[in-house]
Amino acid sequence: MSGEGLSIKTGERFSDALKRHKYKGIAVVAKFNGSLFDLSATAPSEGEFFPVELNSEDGIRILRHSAAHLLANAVIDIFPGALLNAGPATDDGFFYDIDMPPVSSEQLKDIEREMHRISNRDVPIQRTVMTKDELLEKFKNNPYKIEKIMKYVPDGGSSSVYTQGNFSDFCTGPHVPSTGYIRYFSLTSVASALHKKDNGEEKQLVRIYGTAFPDEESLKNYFVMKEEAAKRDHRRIGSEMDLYVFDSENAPGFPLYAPNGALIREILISYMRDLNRQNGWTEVSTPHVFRDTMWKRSGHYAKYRSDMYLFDLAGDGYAIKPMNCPGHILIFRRKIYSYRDLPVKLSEFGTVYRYEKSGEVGGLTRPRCFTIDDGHAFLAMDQVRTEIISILRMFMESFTTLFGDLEISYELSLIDRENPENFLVTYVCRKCGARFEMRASDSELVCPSCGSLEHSVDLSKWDSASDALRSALLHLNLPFRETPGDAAFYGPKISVYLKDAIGRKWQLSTIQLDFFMPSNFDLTYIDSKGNRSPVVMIHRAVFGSLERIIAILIENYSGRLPTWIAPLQVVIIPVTESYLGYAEVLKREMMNAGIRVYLDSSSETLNKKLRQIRKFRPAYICVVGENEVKENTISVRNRADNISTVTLKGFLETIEKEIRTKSINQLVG
RNA sequence: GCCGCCGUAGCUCAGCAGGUAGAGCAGCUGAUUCGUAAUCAGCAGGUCGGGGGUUCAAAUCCCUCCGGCGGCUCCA
Repeated sequence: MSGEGLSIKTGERFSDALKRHKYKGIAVVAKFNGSLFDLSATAPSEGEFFPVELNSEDGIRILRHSAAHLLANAVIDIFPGALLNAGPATDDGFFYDIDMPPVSSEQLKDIEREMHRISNRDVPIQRTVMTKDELLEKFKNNPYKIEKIMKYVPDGGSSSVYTQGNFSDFCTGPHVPSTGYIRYFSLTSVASALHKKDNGEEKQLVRIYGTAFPDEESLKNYFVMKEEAAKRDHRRIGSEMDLYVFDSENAPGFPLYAPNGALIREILISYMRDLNRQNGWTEVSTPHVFRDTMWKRSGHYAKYRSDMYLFDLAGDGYAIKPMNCPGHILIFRRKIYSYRDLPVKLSEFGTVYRYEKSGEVGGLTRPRCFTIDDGHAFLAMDQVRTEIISILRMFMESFTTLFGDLEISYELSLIDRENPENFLVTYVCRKCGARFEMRASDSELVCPSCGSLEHSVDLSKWDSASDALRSALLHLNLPFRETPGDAAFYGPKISVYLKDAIGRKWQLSTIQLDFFMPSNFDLTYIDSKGNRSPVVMIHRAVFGSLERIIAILIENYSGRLPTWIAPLQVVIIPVTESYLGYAEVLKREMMNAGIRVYLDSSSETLNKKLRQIRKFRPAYICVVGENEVKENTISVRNRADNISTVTLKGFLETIEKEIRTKSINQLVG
């Protein structure tokens, strides 16, 4: 949409109005009174409309949606029996879910060829309005469309069908005027997707992904960007920097940290340990294995048994821990706490093991074992808000330190008040007034004291907890959106998202409120009136897992980590071996200053030594030769490849400051 | 677990209408002593992911298992 509105008369076609105004751009649809209309549509009243350009946000979405139709058209041409489900535009392209036999990559090329053929013929795309009955008749052979028509079109109402040549689809549109508008597209992959029918049944469909752009240049750029993202892949960079290995034969899904990677973990742990201490978190240590009795009580056994590493020994069942919280609970309940002692805040860098299914494991973002910077606060409900504020501050501080000014956003996940049966809520018996907590979806709601089936729901606990979380976010003025129904079954939660240097969104840590575990383990404290009161638990992780935060760091910085985190802070390269003596003096001085330094004493050429060290992404490379020896200086090259000449003293002072302040920027160069 | 693609030297990859393996980088040895991304030469390195089958003959074709990648589902 550009410039000023164009006038249109009642009943005039938008395309005709464009001609009348001698419109020069490439419009795909028209915006009239805030709604989008096909260009072939007529204006319902007199007024002004704005042409929506192909090359605009709305335009690209419409283009991609039309490309999804083009895809469906091509599939039906080649596989007449295929049943279409849904084909929306996505953030970077489109897909269509289709009930058909599996598609090979060869067939994908055939489909793409057919799409180009239809595009070249420039087939007009036409909208037809049909009544619900007509729609049901037209799509009677496609149960997926029938399902949608029944769901979205009211009885006696009508909706639209879009037709291009031999192909029609039930769709509200709008669409580009003809298939010729869709020229720069590509099918990118085939996947399977599950379709949940209304009766709960699941059906596996073929999902074909593609993307489309207004011009060839943008399409090319898209693939260049994809390659850029692939170059940042932490698996690739991590192996170049010698951080970790994945031995898929002997340890599938279990990352093994080499010295450089272990160093990064060490640095992050020590940073978080300080932050924990400053915020009143004490550190505990719990074992990796517990008797299965505990997992049965915690509820993990029932729900996650198939994802746990279990074993039997001498007739007893054991499980390797998939979570740290039960261990912390056992520590908490070793004694009786007074309200004066709360909150009790236990933290641990706890490594957990979860058997992720074969198709789910991958890199550091989804390993089968990972270390959480875990923490559990045990407190009274009226302390929740203050504690959440403190934890949110820890988030902000740590992410600013690690990533600088990247955009962080928050999500508040709440109970679905209309459908509380999937959540752990308090019920009040209408007969005897007894209160009991349970999840209605797990079993029948029977009052445990009188056996009555009459009860009412009490959401006050959920409400005060949700209010505390919301109020903490508001207090800190943090941007957040609320998602009712997304809460964990045992309590509401806050999730944190980070947008990285190339615009990708990562989910980081979560803060979860938990009413379930405290009641399962009967955790109480003595309140000011001397009564036993139930404890509320907060589960929190700031980094989430070390694995994940390391992956994000590497992908965000493309491996060129801030100096305080870089495993290799300085590499010294003598121009030739004759300057090794001077280089060794420098190395010793730097080592004494606590800097992680490596001296390349090989007899290779300077160029070769530079080339070889590059993949390790050192923070600084110091080259020394005749000039430096003579002047008693160092030639320093930083991560951005800027070269400057400094004295050893000046270099040490600056880099020490850079490391001490955990600067994400380099101060030399 | 499901769909698609893939698995050849430490790494990146070639070889695949079937005739029991090849390159570059890395490694080692030697020469070169060099000013900010490719100095030269030589050497060594692989039961072609595992198992089974077809065949006179399998890295190549078929089956199966194990892994990896992209999605789906899941992610306490």
